Amino acid sequence: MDLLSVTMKSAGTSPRKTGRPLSFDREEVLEKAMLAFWESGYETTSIADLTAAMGVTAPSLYAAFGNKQQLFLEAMQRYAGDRTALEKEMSSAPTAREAVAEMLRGAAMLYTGEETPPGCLLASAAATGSPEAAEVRAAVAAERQELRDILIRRIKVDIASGIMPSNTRPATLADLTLAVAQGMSVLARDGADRASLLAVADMAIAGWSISEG
Amino acid sequence: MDLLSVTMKSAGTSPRKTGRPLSFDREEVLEKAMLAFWESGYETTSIADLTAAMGVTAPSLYAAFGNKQQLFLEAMQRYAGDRTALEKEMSSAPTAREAVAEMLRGAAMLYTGEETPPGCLLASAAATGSPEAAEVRAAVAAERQELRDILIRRIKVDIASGIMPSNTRPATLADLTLAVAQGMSVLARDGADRASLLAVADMAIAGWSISEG
DNA sequence: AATGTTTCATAGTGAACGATATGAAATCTA
DNA sequence: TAGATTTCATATCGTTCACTATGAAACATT
Repeated sequence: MDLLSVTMKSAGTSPRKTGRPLSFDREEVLEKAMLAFWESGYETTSIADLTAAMGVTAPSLYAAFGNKQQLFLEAMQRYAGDRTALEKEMSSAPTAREAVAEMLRGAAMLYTGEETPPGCLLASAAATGSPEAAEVRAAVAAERQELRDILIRRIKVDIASGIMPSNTRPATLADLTLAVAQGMSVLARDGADRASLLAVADMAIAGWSISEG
Repeated sequence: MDLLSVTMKSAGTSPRKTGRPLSFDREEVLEKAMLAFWESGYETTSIADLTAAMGVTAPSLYAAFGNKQQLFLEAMQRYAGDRTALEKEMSSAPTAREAVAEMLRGAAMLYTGEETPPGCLLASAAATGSPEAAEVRAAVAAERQELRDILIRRIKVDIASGIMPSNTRPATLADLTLAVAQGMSVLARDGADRASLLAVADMAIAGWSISEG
């Protein structure tokens, strides 16, 4: 039970050679934990809720994921996905406007999925909370900042290439995009359907018309 | 301690004639409770947190406000303010666009007040939570819906008077406005300053240009 | 089959949760 | 001043919280 073995275990790359085998698929139960946090939030989802949703006892949960905070951080990373992949996707879009349009439409789809809770985990799971959970909120905020940085970089490319006017403010445009996305999560939580959210996304993008030729 | 006396007490309109007087100002401690919920959320603010913030013991809190849920609902109404006043204010604006502009700029100011927590209580205090707090989330959602309805009515006025084009979709425009406002709360929580939020509000309004002559 | 290693399910830890019972203290009425 | 009424501060109530000690069970190795 030293630090090294724990590190190796959490890395998930060392298949054990001896001992009783795991009775559950780690990725599978992590997915269920993610859905539970997505539905009910970080602090407001109890260990009892998690064990029930994951189909795993508390000792198994702690052995596999450390503690509640680490489990959430892993679940969030699973939700957020690969950021480099997103950046490449946005780079391949013909314009920043098209990239943002795809992002907002994708958000509308994600927030109204029939197999997942409504809204965005990054927007709702740690919107607020006690001082004890400040680290978790900071981690969620860092994810949002990464998305903001990606947006800013993509917009700057279009400004440099002359597609967007030189007086465009990349940070403000990225902030507005992020605000619309996170706000759409609130609408979804309030029961907005997919068509409504897609309409909001399209209307938000329509506002960009003035920024281009 | 029958239902009638409780009702009269919570109404706050019947000055008691006998008994030991209250040692605190009810509106004053309610304000402090509102700030605590605003800062840390509904479920994630404990009774101990509230009594510390309000400077009132737990028995006094329960005697004055009933229970935690009722205290929050009162605090939320204090936050949300008078809706009819808001509607009159929006009606007096020359156009729906100006009314929305004022609303978003006001949100930018409110979410970055130096004497209040960052962001919007309606957006962050009950973004998610346990099934036990479903009633509270529904009450917060109802407040948002009222705001949405007011926006829709104001937009319809401008469509009827020909200020806005007849193919404008009031619900979508109201949804987008609400999304921007609630999303701005996330930005504020992440540390965005007042100038940044005002810039976002102005840019969101700039998108309306295409909807008018 | 014997041993070593890891996970299993059971049952529990102390602490914090929302909410109260209790009796003294402070006011008004008479 | 005596009695009625209400709020006060203290000390809890039972429950749920995140987390874990313990020993049996299930594998690989020898």
